[in-house]
Amino acid sequence: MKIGELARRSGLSAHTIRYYERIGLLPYADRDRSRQRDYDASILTWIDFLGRLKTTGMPIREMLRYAALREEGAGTEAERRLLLERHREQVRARVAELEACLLVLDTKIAGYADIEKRIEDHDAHQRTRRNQQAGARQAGSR
Amino acid sequence: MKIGELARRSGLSAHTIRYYERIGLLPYADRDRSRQRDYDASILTWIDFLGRLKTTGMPIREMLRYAALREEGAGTEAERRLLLERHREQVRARVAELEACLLVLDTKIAGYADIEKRIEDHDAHQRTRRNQQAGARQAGSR
DNA sequence: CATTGACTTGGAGTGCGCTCGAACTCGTAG
DNA sequence: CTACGAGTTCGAGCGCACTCCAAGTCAATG
Repeated sequence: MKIGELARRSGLSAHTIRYYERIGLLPYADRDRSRQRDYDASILTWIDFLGRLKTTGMPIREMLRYAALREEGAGTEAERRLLLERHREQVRARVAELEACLLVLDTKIAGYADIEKRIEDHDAHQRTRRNQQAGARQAGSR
Repeated sequence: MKIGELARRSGLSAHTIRYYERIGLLPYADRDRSRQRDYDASILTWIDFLGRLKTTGMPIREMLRYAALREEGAGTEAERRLLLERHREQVRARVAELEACLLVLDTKIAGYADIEKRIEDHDAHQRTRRNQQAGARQAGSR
């Protein structure tokens, strides 16, 4: 698979794939006879996992640490696990934080809904009064 | 309250407070006779809410829109509410996304735990074999 | 009256994560 | 043979959200 296809299938741009290789997030890719990168489908699994780390806010610095341990291979499992466990805690904390903010947002939105309702009620009241006055005029004119 | 105290109480740096005022996130602060900013405690509520928006990933661009509507005052409630409702949806989506990633992390971590357990078992087995061999040698030497 | 420390402004610099452009090389189709 | 499309490298540029610096002002204190 060449870089264009990998780009389409991974959702990253070719630019980004080269950038990730440059900084070491993606392993140096094998080249074909004309020095073009030639990827194995298995890279997609790794890119997908990197995407999870990114989505959950892991900085590239730390992804690099993980990628380096992975390149080192067997014997680094305990450290990789520790890294992920720590990250998981941060993600959990982030979720809790977002949920707290959601409550604040709910309250704020409810506040605006109240204001809008009061304005509607006020307008309806105004209309009622005008109608009553119009009715009174009609009644008087009879 | 001067900028230093506000910085301490809000958790923002004085630099950031000035920056926020410059870009319009914070209203232009009244100055005392020596042109120093003099804040009312009520600004803390606003800064706190801005913090919530920031924490939930709202870009400054959009906070500025909200801040501008707020400055405009009455009559902009419906639009402010809409803005917050849309943002709330994005935050909810983000929480869902993070939770999906947490499941992936859990799986990955469990995978490493398995590998480590297998290694331990293997080591324990090795030790047992060595002990058995040692026992056999002892028995044979009798 | 000199020093200190907290403030002022305008503008430059930083770190992150890409993103893009220029100039070039290939392999294939017409 | 040439034109194309997709790839290559290297380095510059960008958007975001700060963060910091230099040079100056001011009020209070020793």
